[in-house]
Amino acid sequence: MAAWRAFLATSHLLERRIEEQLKASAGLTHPQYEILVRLSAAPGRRLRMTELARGVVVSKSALTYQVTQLEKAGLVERETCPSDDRGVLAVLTEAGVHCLERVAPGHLEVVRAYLIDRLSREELQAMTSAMRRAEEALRSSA
Amino acid sequence: MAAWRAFLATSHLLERRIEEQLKASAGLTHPQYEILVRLSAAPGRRLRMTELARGVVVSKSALTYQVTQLEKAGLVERETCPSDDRGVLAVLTEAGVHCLERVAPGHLEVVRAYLIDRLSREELQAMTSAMRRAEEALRSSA
DNA sequence: CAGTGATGGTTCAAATTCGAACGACAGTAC
DNA sequence: GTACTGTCGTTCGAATTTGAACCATCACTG
Repeated sequence: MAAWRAFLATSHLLERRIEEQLKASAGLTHPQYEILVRLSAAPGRRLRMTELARGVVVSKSALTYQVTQLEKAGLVERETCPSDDRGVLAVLTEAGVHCLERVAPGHLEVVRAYLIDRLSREELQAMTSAMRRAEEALRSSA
Repeated sequence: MAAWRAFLATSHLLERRIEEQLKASAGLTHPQYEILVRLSAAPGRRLRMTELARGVVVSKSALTYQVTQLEKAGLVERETCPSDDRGVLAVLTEAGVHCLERVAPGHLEVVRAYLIDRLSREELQAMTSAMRRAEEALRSSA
């Protein structure tokens, strides 16, 4: 259980660091940043709201809220889904792309400095496969 | 960076599961549960507010709030610190001890089912040392 | 012992989270 | 076509978190 305590503490501490860094460098929250990342990696730089929420791991209502914030900031736009009138597509704007390009390096720097670069090759490998399996388990069992 | 994405997703998904399980089984939030755990492990089952906040990794104001909630629920009490009149000690009550004894098994079950039990001995070992090192790095470079 | 700077905890306003309830539309059965 | 069931995204209210401002107290210094 020492593993669990360390895991928990690390994830919370890192979360705080990241939040602080993003806020300072771009006025973004971590969830907002994750939204931009997911969109930029998606085909057409757009995703359905529900899918986006699943990816970022937030509730649908939290996503609605954050997308609205990003829309106000001009980094994201909403489109109605052509194949489903209920659906809404979140689309990354040009400004969103540039914002991400500007902010990503600093963010990755933090993640590397406190986590990735401190692990040996074996530890990194073990953690990757372990986390993948846990994520899979958590996602599949509703 | 795949490691980081999996880590992030896992920690958020697990957090949700835990929150859900604790809420259902005892009406506790995860931070509240962590407070009880820390107190029960402390000498005299009592801790200074600031130390407790550091351990649980929440802001001082969040801790003040949560301790007040737990006090209303009768699981924790406040005492003024004998050696420092500014200080406040959070003390676990008898009811708090029993509550924890009642809830802990179900909580640990979730953590094991989705994380611990899915790792090989080597992975668990690697993760433990890795997380310890990361935690140490994050705490020391305040 | 007064003066000074740091520390401990609380209070406050603002932002964000969640789940439940809701209305709109899809897909299917009849 | 009409009903039925399910999914999509939003809205709503309640709870929680955070950092900044604040007061009380401590530990030193002179």
